[in-house]
Amino acid sequence: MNNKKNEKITIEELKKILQERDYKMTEQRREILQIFLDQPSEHHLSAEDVHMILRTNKSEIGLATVYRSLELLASLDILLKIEFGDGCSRYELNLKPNVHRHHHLICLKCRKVIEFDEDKLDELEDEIAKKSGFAITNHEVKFFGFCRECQEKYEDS
Amino acid sequence: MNNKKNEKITIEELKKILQERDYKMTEQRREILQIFLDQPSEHHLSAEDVHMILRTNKSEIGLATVYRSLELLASLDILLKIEFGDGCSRYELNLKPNVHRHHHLICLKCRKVIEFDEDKLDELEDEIAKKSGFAITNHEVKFFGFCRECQEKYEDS
DNA sequence: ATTAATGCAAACATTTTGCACCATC
DNA sequence: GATGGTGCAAAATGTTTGCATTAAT
Repeated sequence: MNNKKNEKITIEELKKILQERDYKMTEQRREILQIFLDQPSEHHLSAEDVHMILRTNKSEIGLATVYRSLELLASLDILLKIEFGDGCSRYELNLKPNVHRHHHLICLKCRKVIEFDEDKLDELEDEIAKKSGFAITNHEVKFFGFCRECQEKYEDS
Repeated sequence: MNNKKNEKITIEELKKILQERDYKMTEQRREILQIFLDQPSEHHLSAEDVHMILRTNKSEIGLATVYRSLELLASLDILLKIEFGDGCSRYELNLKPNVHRHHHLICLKCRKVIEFDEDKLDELEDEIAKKSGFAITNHEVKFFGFCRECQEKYEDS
């Protein structure tokens, strides 16, 4: 596979992935996927976010359909489901389905989320797998703190 | 997993922590704290779990009070709030409030959660803090996979 | 034509809140 | 006695589901 760095997957390729598993590429799924393709990758959209974007796009897709689509796309590893502790599940495009490197830096004040790519956990993962007998398939790392802007706000007050 | 008995914090000490911040040590908070003191540290209790344990202890504390207490205790760093993606927040005693080392290994089949103490993330944390300007206060690492038992079940089928 | 997907509303689960009463300091 | 804290029920949230209708293959 010639996987260039930031080459985005196309709707046609996504359609193929769906059909391989006997799912249909519907207009609704197409529109939802297009939203993720159009977003900067560091955006993490909730079902409600997606629904709102659809509405501003004059699209009348039901919220239940949004939930069902997001869950399906996550089960196919097209989207990644993430929890940031803000009360709802969020999703982002899974750009590198074969590599599990996925870090987030979450500001505890303004809830901003920043992504990171570095990964130094393979060694730790191996160690833990050996000790526990687990077959580890993925890991998730979150750093919590206060972003530069919120630190400044604290200093002012 | 090894359940080493660290010197556990006492109710008296917890009372002091509450009073330092002008919170009262009520009978309800005492009972809820006692549950966490009595649990092996690798148990992660939801509000519903705590409420059920109270009921079996013939205690009639309202569920809203349980929620309010857990949130308060987490805000005081007495408890840690964790999300495992099972639809509810879970809490555990924060044994080492000054050290943020907190790993979980989650079985994607049976939802078993195992704890780990090792930490190799300080270096990565420093690096990320420098690059991002964040003041990092904590981090959270989760490994997902299949535990030994569930792997065996897969092999059988 | 078959089968899955959608839309809607209703159900559900978890958590939060308003308010009168009660307990702790 | 003042100030929080509790209990209850009601509401708010986020998500799922049943079912008739619609659309993709």
